[in-house]
Amino acid sequence: MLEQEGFRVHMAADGREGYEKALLLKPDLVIVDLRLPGMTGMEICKQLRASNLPTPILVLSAVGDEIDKVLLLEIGADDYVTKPFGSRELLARIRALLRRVSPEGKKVYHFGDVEVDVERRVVERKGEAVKFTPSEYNLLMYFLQNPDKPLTRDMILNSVWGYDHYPNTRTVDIHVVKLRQKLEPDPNVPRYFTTLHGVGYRFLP
Amino acid sequence: MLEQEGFRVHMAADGREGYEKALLLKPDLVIVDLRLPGMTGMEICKQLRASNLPTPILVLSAVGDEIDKVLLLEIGADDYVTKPFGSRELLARIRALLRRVSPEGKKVYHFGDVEVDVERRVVERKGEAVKFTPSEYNLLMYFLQNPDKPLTRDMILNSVWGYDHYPNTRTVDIHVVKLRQKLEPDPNVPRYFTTLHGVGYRFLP
DNA sequence: GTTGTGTTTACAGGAAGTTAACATGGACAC
DNA sequence: GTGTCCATGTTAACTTCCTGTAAACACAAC
Repeated sequence: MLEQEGFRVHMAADGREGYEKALLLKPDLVIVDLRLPGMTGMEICKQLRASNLPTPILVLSAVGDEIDKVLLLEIGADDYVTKPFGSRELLARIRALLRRVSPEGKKVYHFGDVEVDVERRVVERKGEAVKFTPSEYNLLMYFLQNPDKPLTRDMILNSVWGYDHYPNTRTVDIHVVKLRQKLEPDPNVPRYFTTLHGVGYRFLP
Repeated sequence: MLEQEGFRVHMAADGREGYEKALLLKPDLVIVDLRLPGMTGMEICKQLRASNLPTPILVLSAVGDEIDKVLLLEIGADDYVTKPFGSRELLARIRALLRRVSPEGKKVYHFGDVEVDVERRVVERKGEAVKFTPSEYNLLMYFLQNPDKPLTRDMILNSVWGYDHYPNTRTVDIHVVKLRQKLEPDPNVPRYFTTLHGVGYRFLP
């Protein structure tokens, strides 16, 4: 569900692995279940804080759990959700946490006749909505966040497709083509998503 | 493989030699295998950190190794890769580490009516952007980084074209000509990219 | 199965890099 | 001064590599 929404998600099968991954990947947010094999959610919180990780932590708890919510927050968690919960609620909490931590100054991008509303995940061209698949949208976001900078295919792959995912570099090309088809005034003469021959691509707002 | 990618690589046959070389050469990145003759990867990490070397360290571990990844990270390693891994993955990790550590300081060069913005990879003359191919741009960077120094064709070939790549030395000439055409007030009377007859070239800002 | 999405493959066209050939001009000896 | 030699400048052809595009394939969700 989170990936559908454009988040990059890493998962861990137990508490110990989760703790390691959190330290290593330094994600924007950690979601922890209270009941875990290997290490309880509580312990993870404590340890992550002890390791000086500033990442916000969202705790999931089952309805039967007898938990001291205050203790949880004191220990380093930033929010908790009690099962059962809907995906909409979880999403809202996640967005709220992320917003609280990094106030995300810009929520709407503009260039040419295109408008991108990050919060609503909507791209409009001349006022009309344009559909974007998850990877197209992620690629677009990466360009928007790095205007003017030359971006090599490797940088794009790392940031958009992720650390551990390794498709062919030509995959980037094809998605750039798709962005151009959807957003360029003349897709054959790119104005915003330009090619740097021998280097990569560059977004010029 | 790394040399192919433009990195300069030093190797060591055992842990002790690697430790000494790392201290001596102060490289941008250290790659250590966990199982080493002479000194284990763990010990190297610890010692390098104890010696106040800020260099990022990437650890390679065999799949069978029972390693405490957290301990590894706490001891001073910055990332680890478990064998078997592909060269693309290794490369990506290396690039990510280098990027994380040195955020690429803002650098802008000036000379005459020319301005070079390294981060944006943009060269402007009288405020107008001038296009540069990869090798032209690399050559320009090399001149910018070595002002006033006489540079022989061999030095230029080594640094710009790379260690193991040896095209005709005349290739340098032609690229110098192109720089002049694009950046000199009068390309026939070089002012910035001057010829040292019998020696090579020199950049005078 | 069908649909939508993502990835890989194949190939054409074009950009960039290299080489060769010739022209030019400086260094040096006389 | 003058002539020769050799280094450098210049042009154009050649080669190599990169990118855009279409189409096939893989895969998951429905």
